[in-house]
Amino acid sequence: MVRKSKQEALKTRQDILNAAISVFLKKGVAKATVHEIADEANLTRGAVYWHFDDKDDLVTAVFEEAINVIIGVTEEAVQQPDTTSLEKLKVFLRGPIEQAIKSENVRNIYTVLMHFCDHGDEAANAYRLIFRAQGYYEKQLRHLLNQAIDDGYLRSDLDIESTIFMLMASMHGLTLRWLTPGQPIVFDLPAHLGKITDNLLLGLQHPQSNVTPITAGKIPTQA
Amino acid sequence: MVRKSKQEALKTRQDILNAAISVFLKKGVAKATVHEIADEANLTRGAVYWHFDDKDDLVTAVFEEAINVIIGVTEEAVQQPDTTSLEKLKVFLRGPIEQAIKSENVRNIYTVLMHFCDHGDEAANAYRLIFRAQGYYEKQLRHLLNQAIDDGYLRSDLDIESTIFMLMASMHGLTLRWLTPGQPIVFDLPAHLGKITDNLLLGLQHPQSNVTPITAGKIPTQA
DNA sequence: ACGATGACATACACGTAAGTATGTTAGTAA
DNA sequence: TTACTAACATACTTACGTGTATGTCATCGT
Repeated sequence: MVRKSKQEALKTRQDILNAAISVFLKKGVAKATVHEIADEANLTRGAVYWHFDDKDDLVTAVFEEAINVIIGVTEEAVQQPDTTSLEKLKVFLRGPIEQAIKSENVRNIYTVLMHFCDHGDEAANAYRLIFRAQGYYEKQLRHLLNQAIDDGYLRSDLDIESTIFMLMASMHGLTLRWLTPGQPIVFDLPAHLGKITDNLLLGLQHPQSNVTPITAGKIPTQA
Repeated sequence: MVRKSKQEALKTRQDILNAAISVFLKKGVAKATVHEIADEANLTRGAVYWHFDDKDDLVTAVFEEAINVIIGVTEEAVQQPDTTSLEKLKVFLRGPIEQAIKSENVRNIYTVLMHFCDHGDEAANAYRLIFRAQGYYEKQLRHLLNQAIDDGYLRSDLDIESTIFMLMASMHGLTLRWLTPGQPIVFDLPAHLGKITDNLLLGLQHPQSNVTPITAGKIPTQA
């Protein structure tokens, strides 16, 4: 049977994307072949080349969901009423990771992006979009930091750019290590995320702040 | 001229390694061909296959220097007299990055490792060694943290495992973002590294600690 | 001084993967 | 119902990259 309905064709497209993620997680983006991806989706290479121009286009399409998550978090942060600017900041910082906690798909795409893909010209196009999304995120973070300073939550003598760099790097590193494959011990990030972000902001607040730091409790779970 | 002396042959080997790094930084490990690497070193593929078993072996050899840096930092941390355990901890945390600041070669290898290489089976062997080195680092970090707690520098109610994860992730993320290629703004990490690590430890110390946080000063440099 | 060998260069064989061209069938609009 | 076309499958071409086999020459031991 060929020539499916539009509804089914759209599902086929999604099947290919999911299959791509699956193969990427096994072989890496560079080593993954279109043939393998098609097999994984129970299709042929013809189907893949129908829905996507080439491998580069497919890779970009896979990463689009992750990009939308970043942008989505950024947009949401703007319109959050009845919370303090400090709380907004915390929610914003946790945003991308919380999306990954919720959705296995997002988690997988993050994993591919950070561990099974390199900046070689294969995915250069996709990386440009990612960088752009991070640019939005950074811009919004700058705004939230300034607001938190104006509201008196953070020290007024902060070096904003250093702070932005440190915060983004820390959240990036947290996600990266959390999603590192092939490690015996998997850290239970969801359980500790709140404490960790609080702790990161602790040094940025006024000395008299009394936020509780990372205290004893949960033990990392086994894989 | 063929058949160099042992001295020269060793230099040829190093040339190949440097050429490999150079090509990896341009094309990524997966897309880099042995031919290109040989060209970059003004040699032929024959030379490369003489010094290394295959591409995998070459990749592993490139990463060995980075691995030695990690292990070197870990070893050094053990024997540092006349400093407090807190200061030891700080030096230890900054160690890998400081080595990268000093040596362009180390910096380049880090960059390849974090941005131009994926976990696809190509470099699976190399990654195993990296993970092992990180294991040593983590073990030593655990020891240093416990010591700092015993000496009264850090809160005694810390969740050690969470702390280890946060610290390693943050330092990892810092390095990662610092060495991200193709970004217009390059953060001046060397200038801010001290303050940033101090800030990371701030939340782990007793409330009465008066470490100054990230304050205004340097502005990120242009690339 | 002379064979043995180390340090490469050259040439070839093999597989593999991307892209494309073309075939096939079933929905879809008229 | 019929022409048209969307949604694939199949077959083929091209190209490249790896690994290896073989050639070559200077150096080193004796």
